[in-house]
Amino acid sequence: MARDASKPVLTPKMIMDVARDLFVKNGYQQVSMRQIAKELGCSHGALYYHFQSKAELFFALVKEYFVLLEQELNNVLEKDIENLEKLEQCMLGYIKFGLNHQSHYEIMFMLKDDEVRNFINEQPMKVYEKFANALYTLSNKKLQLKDIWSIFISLHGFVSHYLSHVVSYEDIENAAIHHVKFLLKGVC
Amino acid sequence: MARDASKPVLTPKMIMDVARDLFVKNGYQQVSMRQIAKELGCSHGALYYHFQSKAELFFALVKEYFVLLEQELNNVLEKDIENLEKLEQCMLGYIKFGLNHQSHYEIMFMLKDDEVRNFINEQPMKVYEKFANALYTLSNKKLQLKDIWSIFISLHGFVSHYLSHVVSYEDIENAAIHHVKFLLKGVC
DNA sequence: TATTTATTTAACCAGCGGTCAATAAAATGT
DNA sequence: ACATTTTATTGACCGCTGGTTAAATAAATA
Repeated sequence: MARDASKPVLTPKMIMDVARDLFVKNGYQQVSMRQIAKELGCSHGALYYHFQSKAELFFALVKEYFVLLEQELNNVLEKDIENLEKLEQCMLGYIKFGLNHQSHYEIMFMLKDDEVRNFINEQPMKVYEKFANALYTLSNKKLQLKDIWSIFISLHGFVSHYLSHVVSYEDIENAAIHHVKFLLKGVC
Repeated sequence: MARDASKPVLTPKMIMDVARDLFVKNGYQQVSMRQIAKELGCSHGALYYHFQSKAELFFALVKEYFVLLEQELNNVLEKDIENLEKLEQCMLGYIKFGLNHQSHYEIMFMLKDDEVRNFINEQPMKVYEKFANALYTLSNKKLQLKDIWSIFISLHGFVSHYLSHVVSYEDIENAAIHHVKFLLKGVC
């Protein structure tokens, strides 16, 4: 036997959609190519036609997410509102991204696996730098770099706590707003 | 062949001591029963005489760690220092615990896995309540509950960010101290 | 000496990442 | 319409790791 015409043709996108879910639910090491294949209803060999290795498949996913987050940050920065509000919205936007793309967020910032880290590399830091830059400018340089780092980590804490405990950003919007205001209380 | 009288008898404690080290260094998934046995100089089969499974051995350790965290909090609370400093040390102590017992922290507060969660139960919330209570009292009731929650989440953010990026608490002590001071800036 | 306790050894089994020849379906050429 | 080529897919296989178990056996105990 070989191809079965009753099933849709396997595409990289289909594989990535399934892999994304599994990696997020179980982590990189705990997901096997065989599991992914099973979920897709195809053989694991087929995956190797579309991706050279498990690592390559994983990396393809991670790249997507970083682009998406950068876009969302840009959206806020281009808005025509006051700086202080923009600042708040940057922070809220980070939480919103995290909780509305939970699967993405976990892979980008929370998976600890060594092999995975080598792939992801300096990308989280690039996000941070963009974020830090925005905050620094928007605060009229009143925010110190150290404080920005504390803010970033604290936003990460919020997201990572509510991950999987909550369906979407809207569920905890009030808590998020309070958290952001709390973080800005002493500094602006 | 069977027992070798020149070696000390294997005890649960000996196993746990070695397992603890390995789990801390490499994480749950990355440690095998065979590794633990090798380190102990015994056969891997012997471990199953003392523990039913790898999971049981691990959970025995995790339980210890909830006790340990509570003890460390108590240690701070019993110190003879000013309330504000005590407050800071509670927060610092939390970070310290997290980074000096990284793989356990992950299990205690970060793993979403259902099987694990059932074992761990409501213990993280108990920790939080104790923590919240301490902060509330130490601040002379100036800290609001919502703010305490933001602080807790922000400390968690710090720990979870540096997890596996760092060998021990000492590596980032300065950043930790700054973070704590930052969080208290607006409220005390 | 007989029994209980602790330990070793070897095997079992399931799963992994990855490879590859075989093959069926689809696309293409004629 | 048919033949050929290309593309996509399968499933068997390799070497390996690792949790778990059962039989054998040594040491301690009574």
